[in-house]
Amino acid sequence: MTKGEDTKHVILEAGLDMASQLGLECVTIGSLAKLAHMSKSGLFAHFQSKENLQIDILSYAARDFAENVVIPALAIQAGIPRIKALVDNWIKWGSRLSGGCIFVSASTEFSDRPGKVRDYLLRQQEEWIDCLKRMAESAMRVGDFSKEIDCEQFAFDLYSLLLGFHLYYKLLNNAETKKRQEASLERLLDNYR
Amino acid sequence: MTKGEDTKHVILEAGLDMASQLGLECVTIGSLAKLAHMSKSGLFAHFQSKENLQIDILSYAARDFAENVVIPALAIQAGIPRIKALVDNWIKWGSRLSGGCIFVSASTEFSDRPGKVRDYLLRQQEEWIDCLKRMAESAMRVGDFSKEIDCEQFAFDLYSLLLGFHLYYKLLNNAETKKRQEASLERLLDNYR
DNA sequence: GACAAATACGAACGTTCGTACTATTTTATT
DNA sequence: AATAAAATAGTACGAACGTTCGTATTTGTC
Repeated sequence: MTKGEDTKHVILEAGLDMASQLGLECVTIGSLAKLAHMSKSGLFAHFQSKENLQIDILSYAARDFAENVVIPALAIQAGIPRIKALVDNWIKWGSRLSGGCIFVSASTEFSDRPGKVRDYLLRQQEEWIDCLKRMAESAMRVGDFSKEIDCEQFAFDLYSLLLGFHLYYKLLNNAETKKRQEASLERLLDNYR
Repeated sequence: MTKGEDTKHVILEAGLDMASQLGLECVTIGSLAKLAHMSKSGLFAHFQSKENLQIDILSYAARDFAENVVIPALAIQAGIPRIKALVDNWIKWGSRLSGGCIFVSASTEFSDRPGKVRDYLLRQQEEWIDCLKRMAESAMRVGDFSKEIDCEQFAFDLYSLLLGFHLYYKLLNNAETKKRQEASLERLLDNYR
């Protein structure tokens, strides 16, 4: 790893945390530079534009997300155990950052702001929903889910549940959130059995 | 209605739409003034600070929300019909704005930004969740819901569903979103019967 | 129609934004 | 150790930010 790649890694790690907390737009070149103990121009040289910085933060997050959420879940046996692992990993991953899952906040922030960032987010979210769908398909294959279910619908239901968790946890800071999420997941899984 | 109240109304209506689309922070004094065909300073005089403007937009939205979402639903007979009406009103209300329900976007935006705006949002969201809870309680009372259910849990489940709808609708622009939401609501109501 | 109060405006403040340049230092290669 | 390349810093820019101020215009009341 060259020096450049090394500092870029430091910048992106700090930027990811900052973005998850305050939103991607608030990750200002100046404030991020201060956080990384660099000059504005020194940091800027790594990205050439703020838009690139935003996308780099997102793809850095996506790599980390795949590594710590999706791939470990795929190592668990298909079906309900895998789905539960995925949900647990998702929640743990969000807790690692100060502001929860960055894709949720960023999606809200950029849903009405056309550009490369929005396009990237859209693709990422479609992939994620497809991942949830495949979880249902494999659960169906191993017999944990009924053969009659709609896997796309399951993806919608499960993602909704995660979004509910995200809001309760972040804004309301509700102590019972984890319990609510677990109860809701049990009910969801029962319905698709 | 005095002249001042009149223009303030125009400003807030424009500001609400802008905020729902781009987020509260992007409602800039200058850009909003341009939209309202006013000078920056003329607009500013109505609010004395950007923070006040943001809160005024939110309370303007809250009044509109109560008037067009909650109160009409309360006119429908308690139980499942009322819940369905509430959901329909919520979706319609969000569609009226260019960016969907402003409380969802604003909650994500401000969940990690301490201040008066966050405090206001927190109170508003607690009220809303309490409203959902009371919907379940009255449904229980009239016999549409089982006596054994957890009404707080129902509020979590229903709000999650709305959040799922919000994201699918805004970012993914998914054509089947309405269908997904309906199927999910049916399943939810069945579970609490 | 006079007059005070309410409302709106234009210009300017200091600050921060993203970005563009040039110069300097640090790193890697020979 | 010399040298080219890579990385960082320094400085400057125009634009936009929220806010303040003094002044003009409009409004409602007598």
